[in-house]
Amino acid sequence: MSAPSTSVHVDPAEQVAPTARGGAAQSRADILAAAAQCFRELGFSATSIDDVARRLGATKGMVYHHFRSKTDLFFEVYRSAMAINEAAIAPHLTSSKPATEKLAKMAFAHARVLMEQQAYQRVLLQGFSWHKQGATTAAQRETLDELIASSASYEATFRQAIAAAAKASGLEVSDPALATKSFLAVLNSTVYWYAPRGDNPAREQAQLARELVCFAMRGLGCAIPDNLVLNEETENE
Amino acid sequence: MSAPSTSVHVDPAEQVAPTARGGAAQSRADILAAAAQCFRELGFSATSIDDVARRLGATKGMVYHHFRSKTDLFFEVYRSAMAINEAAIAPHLTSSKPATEKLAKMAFAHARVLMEQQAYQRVLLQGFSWHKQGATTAAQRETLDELIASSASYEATFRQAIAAAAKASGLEVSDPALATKSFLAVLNSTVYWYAPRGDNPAREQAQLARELVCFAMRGLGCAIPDNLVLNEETENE
DNA sequence: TTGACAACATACCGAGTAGTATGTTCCCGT
DNA sequence: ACGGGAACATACTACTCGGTATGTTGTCAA
Repeated sequence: MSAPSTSVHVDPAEQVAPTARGGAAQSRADILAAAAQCFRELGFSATSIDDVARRLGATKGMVYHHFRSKTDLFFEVYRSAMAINEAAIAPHLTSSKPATEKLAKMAFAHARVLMEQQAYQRVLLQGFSWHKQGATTAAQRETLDELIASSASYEATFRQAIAAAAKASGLEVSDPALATKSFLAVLNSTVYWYAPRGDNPAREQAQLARELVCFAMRGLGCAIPDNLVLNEETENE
Repeated sequence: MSAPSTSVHVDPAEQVAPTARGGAAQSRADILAAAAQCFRELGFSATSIDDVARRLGATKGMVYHHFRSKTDLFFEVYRSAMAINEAAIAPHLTSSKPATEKLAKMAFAHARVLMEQQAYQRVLLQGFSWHKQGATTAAQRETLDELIASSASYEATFRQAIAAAAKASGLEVSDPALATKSFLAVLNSTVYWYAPRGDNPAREQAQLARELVCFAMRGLGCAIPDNLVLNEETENE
């Protein structure tokens, strides 16, 4: 909405029809996915544009045709990751359920999408680590600030939900910001060790997510009932 | 104990007396500290040996005089970080206090040392992220495996303490490994955001650590009494 | 048909960097 | 006092990688 990202494409809903030669016609989304994988496995500075291109069976020129610079590509991946997360918890924000249940469902959705889209999530961590250290140009610095702000806003959403749940449970948390960070730390922890194992990753992830949510909610002081349904999407009641 | 680290030094207790010219005579420990700082701020691949040397007011030759390679330096920092952590919780391992109190004190010590030695702790995360991706040579791969194993052992120590505490509290955790990871995730979360602010960092860190421990213990299901003393070193009773 | 343009691939440049080879200074044992 | 080695600094090499400039090909509108 704000920054004209890279190319001349105006309408992002446009499907980027595979018109080009050879039937290849990689879209921006493909590049983003490949870049996210590379960034996850190697980190930002260790990934070369050639790495990303190689993963797509293409060359450097193709990547630079879609993205100004490596940093720009990174930022765009970051933006995608944030969009994914926000979309995951969005349906629960308007829920009229009790505050505790609402928070639990948000947390569950967050934990699930983290496992599903692990590559993107790692980029968030790297971007955050990057923040203290200076980005090269002023424009990049500005963009990074904006991205960090969106992360902060995401966290604030959880902080409010946590405050509401705590109030509903009749307990006061001494430091809401700290509680939020601890809460999210539990949910985010899977990025460091989780890898799908069984033949039913979705079920496995849901199981894991549930346990993490239980831990995190207990940590806050508001335990959730064992029979609370977290799995399914919000049925608009 | 196993790998002959780098130079001919046999006795690590030897103080590396500043004998050399100019009165500079940087010791290995100084290099490790500088490297840890660089790795934290820039990440492994973005830090150059020149960066590390510059931070010490020295040159690249000096670093390579003490360490074979950049990777070796990284491994040594990792090893130091593990030693720091193990030393922090060691006094509590032999404690004869109740299991819950013992765990809480271990957790508190862990959380504190994490804030004190933040630079070293970040290296642990990077090393772990590195594990899936292949290290270059076979020897390096072996060393990395060994380091990861020591991390796993450290985690296992906590897992046992958690199991003991849970048993003492009469509750069974469904997945001890997962509980441990969540538990440590809370304590480790500070590396992402903590920076000393006030004029009394030690007090500030102790306060933060206490809250994190409370959160983590509640998450397990064993809350600790508010008046439990965590601050001081174990007085050998 | 044709030219303009999108969508790449290829070739290249310059900057930075891991690692090495070699020079230089000091100290210390003999 | 002297030779050897520890503890560096300096100079250099081989290589990678971000970015650009340019070539090539398919497509589509006029």
